Amino acid sequence: MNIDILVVDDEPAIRQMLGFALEGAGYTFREAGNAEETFVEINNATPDLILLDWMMPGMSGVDVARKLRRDTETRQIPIIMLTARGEEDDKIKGLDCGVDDYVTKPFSTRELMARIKAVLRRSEDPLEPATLTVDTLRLDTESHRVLVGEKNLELSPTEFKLLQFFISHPERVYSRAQLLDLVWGDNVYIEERTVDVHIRRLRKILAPYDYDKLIQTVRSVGYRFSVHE
Amino acid sequence: MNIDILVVDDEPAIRQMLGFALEGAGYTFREAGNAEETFVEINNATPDLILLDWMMPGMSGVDVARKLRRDTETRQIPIIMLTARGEEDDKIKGLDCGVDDYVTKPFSTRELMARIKAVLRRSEDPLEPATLTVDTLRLDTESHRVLVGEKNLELSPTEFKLLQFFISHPERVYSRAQLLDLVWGDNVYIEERTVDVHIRRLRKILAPYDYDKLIQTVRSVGYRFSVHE
DNA sequence: GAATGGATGTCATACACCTGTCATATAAAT
DNA sequence: ATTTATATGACAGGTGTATGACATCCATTC
Repeated sequence: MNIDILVVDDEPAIRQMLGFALEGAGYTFREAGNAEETFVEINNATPDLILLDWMMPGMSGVDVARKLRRDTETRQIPIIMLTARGEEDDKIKGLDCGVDDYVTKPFSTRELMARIKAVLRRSEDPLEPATLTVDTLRLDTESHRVLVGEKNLELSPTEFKLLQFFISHPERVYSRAQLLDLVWGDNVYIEERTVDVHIRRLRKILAPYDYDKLIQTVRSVGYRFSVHE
Repeated sequence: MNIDILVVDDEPAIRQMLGFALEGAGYTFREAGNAEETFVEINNATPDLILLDWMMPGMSGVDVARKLRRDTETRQIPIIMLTARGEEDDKIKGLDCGVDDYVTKPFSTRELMARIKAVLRRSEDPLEPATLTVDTLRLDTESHRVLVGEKNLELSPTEFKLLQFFISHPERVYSRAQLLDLVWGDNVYIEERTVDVHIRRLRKILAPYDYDKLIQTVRSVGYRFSVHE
């Protein structure tokens, strides 16, 4: 969940400023001072987003963007182009190199962060909406509801995620550690016993409809969501 | 099924760039460099959509748009206005002159294509009913009014748009970010928390009629407009 | 041109609800 | 009976929302 942003600008001062702002916003960042370094960095690891300066000595930002867009490997990396005022008049208007957004210097950190957020949001693939069903138990991701017949169940966020995971991965045992990884996400430092508690809470909610037995304990292994027995 | 787009801009380079992008996207395009040519082209054949530059020598884009909107023949042609950044004030006027959308230069072709698609879809769709209703709550898009029974509710512009969006997209959760995109529009960068405040204001207005509960909070996800409980 | 009023974005604070953890009870293996 | 693993209730801090207040920006009016 660590979002990695590559800053490409020939001026170290600007890179530093951007780096500071980005880290403040919780992103990790890498930097490149010219086209070559850029490709090296990208080859190193594909960043989640590139901030690309328009004017650079040698290969300009536009050229870099064009090249990135040509290669299948890098085509889908979101790019935000940084331009200076005055450059926007004639040249930029006519030239488009397929970048996702432009930000004009000088810009406020807030605006830049907002645009980064927006671009990242657009690039992530939308979850396919679905209604998952077991008997009369329905979990609808679109309306984010859980229903038994017409009756609405009140689940907390974690309970919802847990049930969603179970219902879409039935008939298979998961250890507490696996559940923590898959439902809570990697990089969580949580007691395994905590899983028990959430299982308990989920069962309690399902109990009035006898669906608590869908969640089965597999002693010394973990839990399983199963329609049988 | 050949969609015909008329590009109006005084700079040939820009027309060429746009033409290239449009043809790449499967549209056919024609061009006009000034107001006169525009009317000639339109008279020739009614285009499916017009891309109109804001700044042009002589008769400006706004004037062209106004004129097109006045004539019954051309009133329904969708128009997307191309503006330069910094013309913020003018943007609003542009919208007032009946333009369907505007795009700020410099823009990415991706964005432009997305907007063209959106505008075309809107204009083709069987017009959404002018009056949207939930129980005794009525929102009339034409008179721009919201009524409960015979009682008129006073909504600010944003509140109206928000309610309109909700009432036409019920039973589905939207994150704050999505609401910002869909109600406020892309390219608007404001705090997500601001959504809470507008939700609050809208609820406050609906509360006397108990309709505030139509707008439901989905913790850690967003909001949902729902008729159910 | 100053003044008034509405609309809107942002904050600070109050609040409600989650959540992770622990202690203890209970059940299952050995 | 003893050991081991899970179930359960309680609780304190943390997180996400609701809400009121405020500053700004515009448009309108005097």
